[in-house]
Amino acid sequence: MTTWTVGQVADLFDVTVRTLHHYDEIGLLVPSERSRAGYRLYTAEDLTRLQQVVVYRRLEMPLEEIATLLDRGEDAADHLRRQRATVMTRLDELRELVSAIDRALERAMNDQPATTEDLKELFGDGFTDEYEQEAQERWGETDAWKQSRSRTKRYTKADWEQVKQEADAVNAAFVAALRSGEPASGEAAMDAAEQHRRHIHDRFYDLDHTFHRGLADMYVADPRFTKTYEDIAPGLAAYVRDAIHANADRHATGG
Amino acid sequence: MTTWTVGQVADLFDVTVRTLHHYDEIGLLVPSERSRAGYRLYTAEDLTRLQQVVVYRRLEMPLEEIATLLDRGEDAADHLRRQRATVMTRLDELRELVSAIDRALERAMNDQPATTEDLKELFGDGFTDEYEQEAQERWGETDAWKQSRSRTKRYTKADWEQVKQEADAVNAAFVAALRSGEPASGEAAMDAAEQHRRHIHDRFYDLDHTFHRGLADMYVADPRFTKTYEDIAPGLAAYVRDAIHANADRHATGG
DNA sequence: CCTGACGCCTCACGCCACGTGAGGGTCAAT
DNA sequence: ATTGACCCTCACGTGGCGTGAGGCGTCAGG
Repeated sequence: MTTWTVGQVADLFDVTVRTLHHYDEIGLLVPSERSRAGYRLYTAEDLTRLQQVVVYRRLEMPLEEIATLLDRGEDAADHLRRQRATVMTRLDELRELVSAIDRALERAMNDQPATTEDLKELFGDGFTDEYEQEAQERWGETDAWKQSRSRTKRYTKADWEQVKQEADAVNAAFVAALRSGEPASGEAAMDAAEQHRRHIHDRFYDLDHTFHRGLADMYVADPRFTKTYEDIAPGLAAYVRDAIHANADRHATGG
Repeated sequence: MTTWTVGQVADLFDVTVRTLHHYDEIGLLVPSERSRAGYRLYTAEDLTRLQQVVVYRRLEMPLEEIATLLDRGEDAADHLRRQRATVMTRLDELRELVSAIDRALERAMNDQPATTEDLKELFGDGFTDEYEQEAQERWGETDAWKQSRSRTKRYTKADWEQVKQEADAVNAAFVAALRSGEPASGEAAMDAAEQHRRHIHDRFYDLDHTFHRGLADMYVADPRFTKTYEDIAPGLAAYVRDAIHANADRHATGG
């Protein structure tokens, strides 16, 4: 009994006979032998290959990709290491999902109008809430901050989503300008800067070009804000700052 | 202003427009509004529903099932709790997969003739797991079976070799007794039977003399088990059964 | 030797959850 | 008025099998 039939293999590996037929059809796992009657006969080698296939499949890898991987002349240990790494990333993702669900649950319990907490989810962990406290300390006394608070307090989840949309669009404009190779003093960059100013002006607090310069400088001075932009594209923080200054210059001299 | 178009929703939730179309088609998520031009317009309520759908989908739940769940008048918290539970189970499965891969890796490292030994580890030794599925059906509910499973799951290649050696020794003792012409009720045969019981007791599941009798009867009642012993020596199956009964008698009456 | 029962075979169509155009309208900005 | 980014509705394609239909192989029981 050094070979196995489809049914036996199916039972052993908890797959269906049809699945084995399919793997045979597409050449992913062709049994090394056939009986006179045409029965598929799987050898021990076939089974170890199937073992790899099954694990890769559980990681939702397409069959074709599995085939190329398995036919690449690596040994079992190589595959196992790769599989392990993949499972670990999947684990991380699921853990992240759990904590996201937990946050959502917490929110649902308090049943608050769900402004700040929803933000976290939408904007990713960072920006608004994470630095809200420090922002409070820094600018709590300023009119701009008070104005921003009083406005955003009324924002619904829906509004925030709109805000994020706009913010993303602004960032996209900056990135496009940067990628095009155009200098920060170019038209597109300055336009993006103006979009940026208007976005903040409309959504948070009155923002003129002078104060905008201050913001711009902070984007490179404060490593956390810098990171926000650098994560989008390397060099973006400085580019944004320069674009904002150029835009402010344009509005000061030209108009 | 508090509604979103397909593209916006798609970006926010990281799904494709086609997916939203599909959800609309099958009635899973029908946008509450349409513009004059026929554009789908999603409200905040629609988005919260989509949020649930997206999470359920990441748990690989069929859309139809998601639909019935969402239309069952439960609130968001109920869904979140269910989702959390599902993710936790998934996490457990993946953790189990990791340790399985680790064991396979360990095995692959200290293994030269990988194939045959791999199978042993995968399917257990010889007859036991060759008929694993039927064993599962027969005894899947019994404590003994569960215990055996949970113990053997952790066995390494080295452990299995040890187990096999012990089993061989037991069989050899039976064969020696049989060949010597001694009856199954003789000392040597009964000792072999006791060895047999202890082997199973230590390696697989708690086994007393009463249950041991049941096993013995099965060895002759079930042709496949019979065959395992008959292949070693003709008449061995019946001999083993009688020896086990004699041994059980000895322990019951004699102390 | 015949008869089921069961497992194996090969088509071949079905299903889910979309992907991917085709062909054409909408809308804000230049 | 034109452009270009979106939007619409068909409608067929795809991956990974599920699910019969129709038929052969094998083996235990009568």
